Amino acid sequence: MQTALAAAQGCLGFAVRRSARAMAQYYDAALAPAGIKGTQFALLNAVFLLERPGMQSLAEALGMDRTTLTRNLRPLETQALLVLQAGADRRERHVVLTEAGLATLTAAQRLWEQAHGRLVHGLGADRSRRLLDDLRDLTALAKDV
Amino acid sequence: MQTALAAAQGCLGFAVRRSARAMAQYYDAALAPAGIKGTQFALLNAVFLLERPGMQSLAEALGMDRTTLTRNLRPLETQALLVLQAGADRRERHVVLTEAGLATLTAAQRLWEQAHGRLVHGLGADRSRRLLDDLRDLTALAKDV
DNA sequence: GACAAAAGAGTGCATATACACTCTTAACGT
DNA sequence: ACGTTAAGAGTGTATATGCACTCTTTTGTC
Repeated sequence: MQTALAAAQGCLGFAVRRSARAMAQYYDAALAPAGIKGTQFALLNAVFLLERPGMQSLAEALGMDRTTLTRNLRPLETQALLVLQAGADRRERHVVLTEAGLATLTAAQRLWEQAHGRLVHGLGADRSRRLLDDLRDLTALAKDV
Repeated sequence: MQTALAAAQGCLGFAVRRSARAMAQYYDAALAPAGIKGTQFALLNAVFLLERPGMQSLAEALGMDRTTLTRNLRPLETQALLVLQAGADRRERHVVLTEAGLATLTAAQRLWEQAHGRLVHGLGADRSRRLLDDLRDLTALAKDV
């Protein structure tokens, strides 16, 4: 199998990124009935859990660049799933879910659970947990060095 | 730590993608002296190993969409690190490294080894191998279902 | 209180990603 | 040989990603 190319050399970066492409397609397909993509689901979910977060803290929670977040919010704003509100400090912008956003999130959560379940079932619960741990440490390592 | 948000729910897709962002930044920085990015290194490396591959087989080897590959080749073509040649079958396009491309690849390989070594050292050799295995299976799972 | 420094956030540019669609050329069936 | 089908690859559009730079507002210093 040619797919083993760079993976044959054991490049963690390549392996993770290739897997990320597969994950994106997998979750995008699973969440399509809700009208959002995988990254957008993670975004809505974070906004819901953090309750009116600022851009900076939201970006950090998601582990993505602040400027990437700004642009990723755009299509969700267009769909009216969330709105940006100015804070008391007028430099700040807070992200708030709309009712439509909450409804979409709720629908997406059910779809996510099914999709997630299939992966965990296929990989095994222990191995899934272990993989999450390994990825967390790898990510931390890459940011340290 | 807020970073645990969606990861707290153990979403494999989110964890892999967040890790991919970190890997991209890590390897991009490490390879900067060679003038290329992480994805471009993987691409050059694959072209080198496959020897004059067609678009289809190269895309499959890298686990990325055929149309993504077309565009990812563009900046490397501009830098004259590779060229596209028509095949005997004139529908086909073969990718070939230039001398400059080979030189860049060689330089990048040394930088990659150092960067890779730091990650493997930090994570441990056994755990690194295990992580690669887990990612391979996860990727296969996502493509199956 | 005025001015410099710092914090919060957006833009310009470039790459990465892939689906739907189109174009060109080869293979095939009669 | 001709027309249909299939194969190989590129484009249009949209999202994802982040660095360098800029803009606005607040904080801090005197």
